[in-house]
Amino acid sequence: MKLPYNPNDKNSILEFAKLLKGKTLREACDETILEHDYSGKGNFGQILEKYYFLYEPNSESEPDFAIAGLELKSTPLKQLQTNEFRSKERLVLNIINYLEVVNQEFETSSFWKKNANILLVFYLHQTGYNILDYLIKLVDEWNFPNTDLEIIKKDWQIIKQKIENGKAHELSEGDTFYLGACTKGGKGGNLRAQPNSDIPAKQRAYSLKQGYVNHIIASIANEPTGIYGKLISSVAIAKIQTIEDVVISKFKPYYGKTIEQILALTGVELNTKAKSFYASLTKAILGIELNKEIEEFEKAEIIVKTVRLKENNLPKEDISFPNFKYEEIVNEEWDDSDFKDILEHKFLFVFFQFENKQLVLRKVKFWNMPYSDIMEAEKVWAKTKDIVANGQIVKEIRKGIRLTNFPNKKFNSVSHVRPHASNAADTYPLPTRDGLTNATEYTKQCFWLNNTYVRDEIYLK
DNA sequence: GCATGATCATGC
DNA sequence: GCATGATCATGC
Repeated sequence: MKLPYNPNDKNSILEFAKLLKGKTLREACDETILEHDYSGKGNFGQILEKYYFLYEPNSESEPDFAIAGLELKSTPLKQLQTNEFRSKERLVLNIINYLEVVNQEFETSSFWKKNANILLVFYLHQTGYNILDYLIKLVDEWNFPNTDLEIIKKDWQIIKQKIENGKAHELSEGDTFYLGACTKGGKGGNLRAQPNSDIPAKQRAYSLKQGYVNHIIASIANEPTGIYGKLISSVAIAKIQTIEDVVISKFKPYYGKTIEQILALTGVELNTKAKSFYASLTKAILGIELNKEIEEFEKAEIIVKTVRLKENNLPKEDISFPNFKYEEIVNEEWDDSDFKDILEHKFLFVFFQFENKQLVLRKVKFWNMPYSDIMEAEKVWAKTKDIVANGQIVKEIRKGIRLTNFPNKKFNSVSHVRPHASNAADTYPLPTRDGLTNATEYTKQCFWLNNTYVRDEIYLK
């Protein structure tokens, strides 16, 4: 069959691909597509390959357009209130072959062979739409900038090293910065063999963090980049230092200093009462202008948490996460739950400690939750889901105060559930009536990290 | 002194 | 109006 483009010529492929812009699959593809039933189901990428580019999916290790060296990837966008586009999710790349990766070097790896040059097709996801009717918004090729590539190489090494250590089953997206190892494949996850361990490991694929994809989108859409400040200013620095190295070396001179002293030393004037005070102080220490975002943190989706320790090392407060919605959690599975997603992020903890009523900077620490603790957190999540689903939130009403069955600090050493609302009347709707109160809504709650956990497993380790 | 439920304050 | 970081109040 004569193709409408030359699959061996990159420019020809790109030119043909860009004709997709502003169209839906239904408009862009051959009419034979209409003979198939893709109502809601199916995979955008497969339809794009088969009915637009008119080829059958080929071997796993070569890029889709092998001779042109171009890998085709389609991925959904969401639109903000401001009309700007953001990635709806991480960009999932090829599956990690645990048995083979340990014998590869980055330059010869299946990741690099396949994804060095990617043809990206971004479509606008709209709830309730047929997959054929999503509007294609952006189409372009993507090459990793040199500085990013150095960080990605290090990420790849971290993933490889963990597999080499027989810990493929403990991989987490939080292990790395831009390039992640995300779970892929149905409920329960397809299990695969791994080298150096008999434990079957969940199938995972290389993926680019959602925050990284947002930067790809901004770059392709030619959005202004001036709103970002960089920690790593050149490839030369990226080759010898990690994001972690750079951040820690900038914070270290301020260890042991009070907030007042740090402000004096950085010469930045900040309102210590402002909600954004700690975020601003972090930027000041890192040498980032206050009106800019930290590019590397956004790309890696690093969650910064400031902790104030009491003199006995116990954090003054537990650490909160966003509220969960009762109607959503009962329909979630752990593997695609919001809570697991958060816990698989990379965190930067900034520890201050009270010393004679003054706050002193102790240290900063990059951290992601170990596998065994994520499994502990899963118990908290599962119990919470169960209690909501069965309408058993309220255990007892004592003096007008509702005691709940939500997992408390005694239930689990990692995490607990507690209210997080303006007041008791600040609620989310319930999926089922609560047995004791017959309620249709309940005070907003969220998952918290136990302060004892933060002390023992993050600060003191 | 801590655990748990409740609430406040800021900023978008 | 809401999300988020921070804090309070009460009882054991």
